[in-house]
Amino acid sequence: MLRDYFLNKVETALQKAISENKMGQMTEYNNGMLIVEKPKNSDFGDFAINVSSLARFAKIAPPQIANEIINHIDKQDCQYNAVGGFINFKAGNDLLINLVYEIFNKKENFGKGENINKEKIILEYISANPTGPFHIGHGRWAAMGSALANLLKFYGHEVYQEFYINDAGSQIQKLGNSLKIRVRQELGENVDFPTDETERKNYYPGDYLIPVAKSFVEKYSQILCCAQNDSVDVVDSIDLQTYCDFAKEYEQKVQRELLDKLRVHFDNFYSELTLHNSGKVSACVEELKKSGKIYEKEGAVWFKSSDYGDDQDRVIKKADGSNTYLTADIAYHADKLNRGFDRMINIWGADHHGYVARVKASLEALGYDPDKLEILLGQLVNLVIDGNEVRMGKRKNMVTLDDLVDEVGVDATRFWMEMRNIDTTLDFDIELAKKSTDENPVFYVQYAHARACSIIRHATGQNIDAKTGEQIKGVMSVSEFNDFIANFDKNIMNLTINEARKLILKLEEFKYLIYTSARDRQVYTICRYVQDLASEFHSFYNSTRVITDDSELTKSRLALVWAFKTVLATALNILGVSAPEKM
RNA sequence: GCGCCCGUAGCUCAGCUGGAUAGAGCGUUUGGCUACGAACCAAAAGGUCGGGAGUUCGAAUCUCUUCGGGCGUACCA
Repeated sequence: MLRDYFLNKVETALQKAISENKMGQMTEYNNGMLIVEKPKNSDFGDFAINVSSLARFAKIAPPQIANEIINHIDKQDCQYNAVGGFINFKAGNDLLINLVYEIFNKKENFGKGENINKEKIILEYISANPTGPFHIGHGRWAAMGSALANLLKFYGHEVYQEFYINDAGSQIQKLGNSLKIRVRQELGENVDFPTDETERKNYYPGDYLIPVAKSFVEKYSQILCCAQNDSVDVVDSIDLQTYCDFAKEYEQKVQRELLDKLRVHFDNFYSELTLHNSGKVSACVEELKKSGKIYEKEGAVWFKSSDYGDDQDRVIKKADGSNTYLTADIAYHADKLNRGFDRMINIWGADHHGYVARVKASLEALGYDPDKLEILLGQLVNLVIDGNEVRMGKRKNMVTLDDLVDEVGVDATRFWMEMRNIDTTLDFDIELAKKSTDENPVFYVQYAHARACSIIRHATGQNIDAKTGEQIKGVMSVSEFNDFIANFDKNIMNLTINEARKLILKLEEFKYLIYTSARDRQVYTICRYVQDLASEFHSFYNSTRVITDDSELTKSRLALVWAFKTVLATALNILGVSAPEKM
């Protein structure tokens, strides 16, 4: 990376200056003391290092340190200058040309991590109850999670994506009972959900179970056919479990179809129920007992999680003998490690933050390293309609994720869900996301890609003149262009390097972006990058004509256009947003 | 009460391992299409970085405190 190149130059020079006793009282330099940054003002240079931090070791004024270091740098064709305590660096043309060459060599692999410490990661996200359609909040985890998986894979890790299905527990009974009411309605009975607030909480009164009921009645028509006249209640003649299973299966199918549409692909859907049935949960409780951190109180079994930093102890087994949700979760996380993963990354909504301490505590008690579990807590999503926030909790105002995708499309949904730091509450403005104008960053970025493709089409004679309807004559054939890309000669870049500096530097930044984003588990940074990159391209396009009468000059600029669209497409691919050739 | 997240331009947000005049997009204003996509570009205006105190040569960034907003604080999942 260019910043490493620069840092290395400065560090080498500094070592040299120290060995020549030019650094005052400073006798040694340790890596990490200097940090490369981007100058606030790009007129200063491409990168900068602030050497002020060395002043307290050297007992020399920062400007003097900077000057001394510069004197010892092997500058080659790059520019170095000192302003105050800053050493500013401007890359020389050869470096930039080599960078373009690197993109041509690596193509869609440009930016991948090199010599990385590869980890086998299990990434768990969404993990919704199979009791209803996804709401908008789930969309944030879906988009972010899959983009993070793409990012970590691209960087070089091995990533296994898993969805934990909460298909055990009381909410499933709730679901079955709710379906039963919908089935009765379907059969013409005059029944409805309780109106009493507390009783109503035992049901899912949303409309979404109506089609499920229709489908259920169809499937069990033989049993349900004579509902009206029979004294025996046919609805009750089918056991609750059948209703539960039917609704559960149905909702899972609905969820998975939407995930496909959103380009979210899991390697595995892990059922909580199978975890219980396999005996892993009870085995885990036994294992916990061995830690000595288990005790009984008021008829329940407690885990002394407060010994590991949790604010209070937690119930593992209720007085009625059943396990809590936490117990299954402990077993689940232990199981992940037993399956051989080096690292577990979970994306959880901020409403689950209280869970972090107890799950980590349990891992520690079981003898695992709790640091292997990384939990990314995401703040929730607010829907904005006509400038007003719509609270997500209220059922009547619930907008499902499916509705949203239909409304704004997959690309816009994904991009808007990914573009904000996970720590901030996301305001999702439907009207804005729908707009196909410059208010919408998705289109801005995609437009740049389409434009670049169009230029290449134009150059290779594939565009049609809108007025005459005839094919526009290109400057080279498609096969000549492909040949040019395949056998790229970097020397040609000399012709256009001066106009392209900023664009090339932005392309170079992609490597560092991938490195930092993967390290910090962030994807919003990629959204920002893609906008910056598109902006540099548009700017380049407006100031520099690509297709000219000079065929060599044209080629050198076309090479840059190709490099740009390749890197942009790679970045969009990580985000799971399409890179259209036309729009 | 306690815990976590947030408070930066009219709006939505970057910047937070302390460092050069606090940045971007949108919105507003002004310019730019008889050549490759104007869904674009160039430029301008716009800020007590919620308030206060502290640490430091230097604080949007670290510490404390205070005020706002969100979330959580179950033998529910």
